[in-house]
Amino acid sequence: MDRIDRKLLNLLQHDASRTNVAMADEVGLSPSSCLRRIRRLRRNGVIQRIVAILNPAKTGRVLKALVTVELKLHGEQHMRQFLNLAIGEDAVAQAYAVTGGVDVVLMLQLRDMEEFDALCDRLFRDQTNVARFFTMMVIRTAKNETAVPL
Amino acid sequence: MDRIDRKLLNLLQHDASRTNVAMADEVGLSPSSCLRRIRRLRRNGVIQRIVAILNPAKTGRVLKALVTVELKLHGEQHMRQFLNLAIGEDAVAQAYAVTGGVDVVLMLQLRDMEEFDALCDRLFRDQTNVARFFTMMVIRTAKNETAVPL
DNA sequence: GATGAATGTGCAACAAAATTGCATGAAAGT
DNA sequence: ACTTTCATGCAATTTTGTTGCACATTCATC
Repeated sequence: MDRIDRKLLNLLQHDASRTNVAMADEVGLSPSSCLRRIRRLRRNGVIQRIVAILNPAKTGRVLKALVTVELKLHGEQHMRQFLNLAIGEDAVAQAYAVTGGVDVVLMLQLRDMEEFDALCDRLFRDQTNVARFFTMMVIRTAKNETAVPL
Repeated sequence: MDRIDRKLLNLLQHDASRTNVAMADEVGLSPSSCLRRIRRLRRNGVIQRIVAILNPAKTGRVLKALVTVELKLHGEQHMRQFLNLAIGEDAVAQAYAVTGGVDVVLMLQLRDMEEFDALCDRLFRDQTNVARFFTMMVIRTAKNETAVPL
């Protein structure tokens, strides 16, 4: 992982649609060397995958919400059970087990409040293991970065 | 945005590294038609960009933390000022202005606790506009999905 | 310092993919 | 029924990805 690798990773993190020859040009390498480096970074698992980032608003997911969840029973199996329930939901974009006053934090991407209502029903209903949940609707997304600083 | 477009978007959301001919094959289209559809989805802004997703652990960012922040002054300019301060930090991966008991939620990706300490100094110090902040360290990431359900 | 293994590099040739122009065919509106 | 619009497939062309090979560089061992 030298300077050139980092440069390649930074380029790929922000725009992986450019061609190999263009990238080789930018880092001052021949296309073949450049390609071999990228393949190695992929084999090593540094590059997990190449994906398209869609505009959520253009696909109807206009609402975001952060929800903190406090469980009734805190055993490992109960935690896992709730997380499995949560990650099975399409609207749950991120799910974390955390330290602090709560047990779980969820990031939701919703079409409308009706979907939120239905989701609360499925995840936070009386029969589930949820003692309390607290919702923070996202007013503004100031930053949402997929790139990792190197 | 018909069935084929959605199929293409789903393929691209999970693996944008496959070739155009492979994708054309999967959706049952000729390569040229497939390419034109993808270009249109990009022009329309449905596809925002193509990026490489790196493994944060392999780049030394092993700690994640969620921080809720309560401001002292709640005016729009104060909010914007704090958000601008936050998004300037490399360790801040996500930053949201939210409703609920707090004003801002940050998602941090940290190398170690020392970096967290230094970051708190810069963002939550006495001279800043922060009344209170509450940290939840991430124990487990159960889900972290870049794809939007269609 | 010399030697040898290991690794990375550029070049050239080849294979494969992206891209474009064009003609055909379907759908929509007049 | 007619025109317009739009998407599609085909074929030709350009561009890119890929591989084998010889050479240079680094590093460790003698």
